[in-house]
Amino acid sequence: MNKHDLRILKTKHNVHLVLTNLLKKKPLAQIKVTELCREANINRGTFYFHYREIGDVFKELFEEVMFDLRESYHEPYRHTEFLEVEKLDPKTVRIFHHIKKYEDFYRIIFSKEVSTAYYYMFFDEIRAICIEDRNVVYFGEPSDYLYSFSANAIIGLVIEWYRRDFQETADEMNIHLVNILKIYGNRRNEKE
Amino acid sequence: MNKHDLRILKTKHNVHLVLTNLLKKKPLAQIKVTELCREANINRGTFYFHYREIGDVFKELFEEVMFDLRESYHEPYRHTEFLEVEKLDPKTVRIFHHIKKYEDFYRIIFSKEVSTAYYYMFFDEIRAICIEDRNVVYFGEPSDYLYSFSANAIIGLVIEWYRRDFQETADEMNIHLVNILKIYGNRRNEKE
DNA sequence: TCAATTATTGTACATTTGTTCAATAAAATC
DNA sequence: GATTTTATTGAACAAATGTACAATAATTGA
Repeated sequence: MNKHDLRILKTKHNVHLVLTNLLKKKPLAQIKVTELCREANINRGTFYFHYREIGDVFKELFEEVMFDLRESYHEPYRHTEFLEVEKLDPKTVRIFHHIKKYEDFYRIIFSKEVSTAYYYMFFDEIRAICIEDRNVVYFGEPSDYLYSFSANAIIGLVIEWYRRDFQETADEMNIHLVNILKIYGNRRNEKE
Repeated sequence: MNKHDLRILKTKHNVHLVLTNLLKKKPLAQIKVTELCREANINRGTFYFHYREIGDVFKELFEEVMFDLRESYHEPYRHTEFLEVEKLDPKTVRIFHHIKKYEDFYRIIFSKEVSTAYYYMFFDEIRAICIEDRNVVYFGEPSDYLYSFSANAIIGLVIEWYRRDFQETADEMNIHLVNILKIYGNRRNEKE
């Protein structure tokens, strides 16, 4: 019940460590509750007292990654000089650097075997960032649909990046984004 | 081994029917292999001869939905009159009607409990459609990143639609899309 | 420090999973 | 129609899941 109970903190911290280590050896879907408990020296009943499945533990780990993503938008940004396109909001481009930092996590959440729950955690975070940036990037009255459109568009880039095994640097990804936004701008211009 | 073996066809057809029925009663994640086999009157060994898990069966069902999506882009379209925006490629807008048609399936693949595998099946299909439409919609040299960006952007709309329980009609979704593409066009215009 | 609270343990149990294998039934092939 | 091929069955097994509960240990709060 009480989140600050030392026993709970100790157990969860322990479980987090063990899962992190197991993830270095095998994919998430192959990690058994029994196995995790044995390595963590806790009773299986204790596990089920806190979680429903292994995925719930990973969710807690990924929560910290999402915290870092949120955080990274509240500290001054150091990469703006690189981008040649002065019009693009520098905030947008921190995403790729963050992902590179937590590459191992994103390899998991974009893999085919895991639940979509983590995708949505990421989506909601990116979407929130899009909303914060609303004044800078968009014109006209923005809608919920626009935010979901924009957020998932950026994630589309990340999916492509993931499928290419994150070969490109974060800065190269920024350039891709800039170029694409250029194309989207031109498209309508030439049509009317 | 032989996909046309009558025994296999019969078994799979049977399994498909039973899963479809079970899905009316409970979510995918709660359906057990044992349960499915009991209802289908097949041996559990037979199941494991063809599939690894329940999800593999659902994948086969969803494959047919993806086939319909692909198909719908090869037959004449009947809804173009509605759209007031003459510039938008009519092909794009068939997506929402297709989704409405298979609403029950999309409720599953966008739910939090299922694997991302189905999302990727959908993504790849939408992406292929974007590539086919390349000449019409985009200018400049299109890249793989652009296609993933565009495809996932549209899926972003679908996610928002899903979260609103598919309340809007398909035609209303088309309008949302048109409006958003307008905004994206304007954005750059006003900046330079 | 002591009493109250509750997380953790150990155990037990029914169920499901995933795999193996020989026997059998069904379909393909000739 | 006879033979070959192979999908299906049934049975058995180890392992993992998920749940329940009383006993115990650790932590909290007074």
